[in-house]
Amino acid sequence: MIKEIPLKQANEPNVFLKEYESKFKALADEKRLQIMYELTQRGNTCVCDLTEIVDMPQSKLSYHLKILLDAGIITKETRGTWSYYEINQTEVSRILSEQLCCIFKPARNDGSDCC
Amino acid sequence: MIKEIPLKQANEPNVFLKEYESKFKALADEKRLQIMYELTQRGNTCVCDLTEIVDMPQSKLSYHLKILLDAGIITKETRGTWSYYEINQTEVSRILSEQLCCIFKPARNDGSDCC
DNA sequence: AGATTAAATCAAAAAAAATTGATTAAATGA
DNA sequence: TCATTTAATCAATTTTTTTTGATTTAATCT
Repeated sequence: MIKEIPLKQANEPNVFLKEYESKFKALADEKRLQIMYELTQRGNTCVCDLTEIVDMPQSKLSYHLKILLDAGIITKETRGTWSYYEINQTEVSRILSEQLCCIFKPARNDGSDCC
Repeated sequence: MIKEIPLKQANEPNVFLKEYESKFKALADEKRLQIMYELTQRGNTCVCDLTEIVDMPQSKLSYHLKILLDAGIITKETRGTWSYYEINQTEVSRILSEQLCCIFKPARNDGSDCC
């Protein structure tokens, strides 16, 4: 029963952990990853187009978009009756490795490819 | 209804997505992140010690360890009646950003700090 | 104003994941 | 051999998440 690190200290990072839990929860769904992929490929996209692209009923898509939005992984902009969603490149980069850039990060504008 | 990218092509990366879904699912739990944190800090650790460290009933810990193991995020080594678990640094680096290294990646042996 | 469209919200049902306590399997030691 | 220890597994329950279809809200258009 060797414990070099005191229990108290070890329990401290729980604040961080709770925050990351919600980020990873948002990422932990194939449909949401697909939405992220499409937003990455297409850039700023209207919900009305996205329902067809990901082939999902409107209320279901809305539910998943909200989860990604609340986690800060995507951003939303409303124009009139339309809502446009975009990937939050900054947040994605904060969480994910370089190796995942081809799938979930927009292509670089300098023409270089990262994987 | 603008769709520059054909639907067929857009649906192709679903194979990748399903794989990442299970990785992120494994990460999407505060208790599992805590287990990962402790394994990162302590290195190779026996389950018998871990139950005290993370303050969890044995069967519960075993359940969460299995999820992390199946996702390839940790590795297991059995010696006699004991099981020792260790963080899989390679896999963690494959998924997570450099910024998350302090929490979920072992400290570098060259003494440099990454965040 | 009245009709139409886009998208969020709601409540109920279904599905998936986590917890619990007990049991099992395998290795160790007296 | 028999008792003990470690850790995985199991089945039942609880909790959480997702899905579904209907409703609501708000903006636009005639």
